Amino acid sequence: MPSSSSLERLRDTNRRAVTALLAAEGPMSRADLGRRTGLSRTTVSSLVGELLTAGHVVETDRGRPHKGGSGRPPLLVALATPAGVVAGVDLGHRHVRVALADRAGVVQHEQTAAADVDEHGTDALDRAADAVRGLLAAAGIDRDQLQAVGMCVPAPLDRRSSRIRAGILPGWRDVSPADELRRRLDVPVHADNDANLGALAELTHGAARGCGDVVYVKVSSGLGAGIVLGGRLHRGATGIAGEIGHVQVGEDGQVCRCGNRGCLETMVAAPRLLELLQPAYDEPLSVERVLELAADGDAATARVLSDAGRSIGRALADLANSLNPEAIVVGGSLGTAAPLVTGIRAAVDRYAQPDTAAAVRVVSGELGERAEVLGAVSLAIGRVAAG
Amino acid sequence: MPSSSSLERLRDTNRRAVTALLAAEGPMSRADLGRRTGLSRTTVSSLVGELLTAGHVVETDRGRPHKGGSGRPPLLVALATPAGVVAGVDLGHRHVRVALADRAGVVQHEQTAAADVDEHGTDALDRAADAVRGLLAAAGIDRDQLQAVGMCVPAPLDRRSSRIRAGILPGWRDVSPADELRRRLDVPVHADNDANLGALAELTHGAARGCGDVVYVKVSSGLGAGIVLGGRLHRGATGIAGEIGHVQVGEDGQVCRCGNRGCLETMVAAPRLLELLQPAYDEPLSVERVLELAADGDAATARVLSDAGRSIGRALADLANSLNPEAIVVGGSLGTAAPLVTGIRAAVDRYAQPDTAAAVRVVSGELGERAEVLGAVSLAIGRVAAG
DNA sequence: GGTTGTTAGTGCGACTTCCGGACTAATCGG
DNA sequence: CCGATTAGTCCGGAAGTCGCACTAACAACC
Repeated sequence: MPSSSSLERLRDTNRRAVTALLAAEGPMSRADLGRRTGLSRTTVSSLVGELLTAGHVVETDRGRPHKGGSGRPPLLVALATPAGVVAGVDLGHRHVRVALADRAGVVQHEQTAAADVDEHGTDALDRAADAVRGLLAAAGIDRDQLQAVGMCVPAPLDRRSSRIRAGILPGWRDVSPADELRRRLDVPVHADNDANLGALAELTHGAARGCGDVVYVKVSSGLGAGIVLGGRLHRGATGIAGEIGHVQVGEDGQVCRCGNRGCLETMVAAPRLLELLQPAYDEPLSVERVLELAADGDAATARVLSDAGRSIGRALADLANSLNPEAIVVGGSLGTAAPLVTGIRAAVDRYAQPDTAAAVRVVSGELGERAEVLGAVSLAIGRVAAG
Repeated sequence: MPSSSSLERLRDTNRRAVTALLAAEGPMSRADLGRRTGLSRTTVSSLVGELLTAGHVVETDRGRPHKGGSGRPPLLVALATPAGVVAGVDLGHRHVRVALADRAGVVQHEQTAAADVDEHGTDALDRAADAVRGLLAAAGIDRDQLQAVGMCVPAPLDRRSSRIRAGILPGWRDVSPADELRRRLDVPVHADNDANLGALAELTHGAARGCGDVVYVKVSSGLGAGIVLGGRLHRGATGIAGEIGHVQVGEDGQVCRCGNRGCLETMVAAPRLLELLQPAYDEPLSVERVLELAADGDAATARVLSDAGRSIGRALADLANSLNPEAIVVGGSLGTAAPLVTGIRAAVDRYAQPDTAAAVRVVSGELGERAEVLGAVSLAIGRVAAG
């Protein structure tokens, strides 16, 4: 009895090819599977038979009677929605958002709560764990159906230690958020930062669908970028790529939480913009109110957002010159503000090489404040699928 | 008779595994090949047999009698150096350098000639074709032994049209250098720009061996970067990634050949540095002389080079923040100037995030002015190997 | 309604590939 | 000179794939 046969590996490869194709393109007939994989109908039939008895695929009713005109209608075979669910957890600076999704990535339940995430790391993780358990209970899903959790943290993670870099979030020093949450929920937990997961979400579900090289920039209480190259997230040698917020744009600017002075983030992130606008208004401003004002065409708001966009766009122009991306997707709470995006576009056109500027789309993200939690779900699904 | 069987592909895969292992680790016994690939000795024997009759591998004499102590001595099998040669062509702004290498990448013959490449594109290509033919003749190698040519051009190439972007090199408007040289030599010609090929050379033979994420910056008459991510050159959506020289560092600086003002390139590339230094010296300065002065510890030279390094380093710090690379390799004619590299290191430490700065090595390239032509050779070999 | 044409899915025999075990080859130590 | 050890080869069996032939299910057309 051959043990680790290469032939078995071949069979396995072909099985994977079939399931991958079904995952990528949805239900399909055996004949189509054969054509697209290059395998013979016989082989596909045999593979599908195995997958069928193993319960990995199901035969849906014969879709449409035929394709071209005549002929026997195919029996469509579809990927069986795997049992179990995954959770996405988005730890923002001031909120905890949790989503429950089936393994096809369709979000079934979602919930947001306010929390002081920055200050009390372990408290926030307690809340997140409670929220996941609560959502499971509310949905009537047994706890052991939970297969994996993806988590979004508002700070860069070291690739090796998976810890948050000391210093940037005081309440998180030397904490590994993934390990902590894993301890609380007893399932695999995978963590990444907000910009990376926002990029992942826009790449799989949003404005960057189908793109290969994309820069996602998140503009909210901080400023960060998620960089997608060749269709995959670029995390860098130690996992801290994308720190676009700490480009220094003035020698003697405000002191930043990173320790430097004059970081871009101190000049364009939400707190600074509110600070700039507040004196001109009687009412207390919030990010939501600013977005309303911008939508109504308020001149001061437009000016401030546009200026911020230009500053960000200048940094993105340099990055675009280096990376030559297809698209820049603007996310975060301010990502939908038109003057901001217009400002970025203008600065990219002004400062990037003409050919580079011409090649790059600049668009708002399509997923809004749900981007991070959807990215966390995608992360969890990706890791479950990878085994 | 089965035609395009998956089994044949499996066989092929295993064949490749064997040759790849031999390429990576040198001569080896069949038994070792089996252990390292996970295939059985029987299968390896059969594969080696095929490769032997096909001439892709050779049996070297039995290396050392045995390994541990006793036992039959193995027959070492080694990759046969494939027949044929490849050429690398480096078109610089003022020179044409040509190298001939065997298919293992060992350069056998090399030659440099002065030429006004910028002004007369087709003339330079004529010269390059002549040089390749001349080298072949001098080495007594038949013309049809030439399998492919890699070419380095001193300007970005559009990925689709493979043409040089109009404007930056006046004598090259709408010319596809690869097509032109292919016409002259009647072999496949692959072209890329100088920074990309320098990066490729340092990656395969030089200071960046074994690295995954590297930024190679070329400092000579211009300023450009070759970006390696995940061990592969990143060319961007339209193939013009790496344009680090046209980061704008001053609103009202000199007018640049790209049409903007204040590009980094106008402030740190060789012509500007010579211009800055010349007034302080009686002799006419050249890049070579400046390197001598720097090596001798001349204060003014060190200052100018160090300042240039700081300017470049500042731009690289921003890029490093975004990409989090393992290494920055400084190449080009000025890449070996110690004050320049020190200046870059200082600016990276100053302007990049501390963790990013700590993760990145900043080193001179090891290949000097031969980097581009070696990269061109690597490009040619890579394309021949890929079929 | 029957016939023809087209496409889908499934057995069957043949071919390819791989593996394990048996066998031969070559060398070392005693 | 003989066991011990490792390398390489030969052979039979198992796994996997393919082409071909055959049945199944439909449409279109007479």
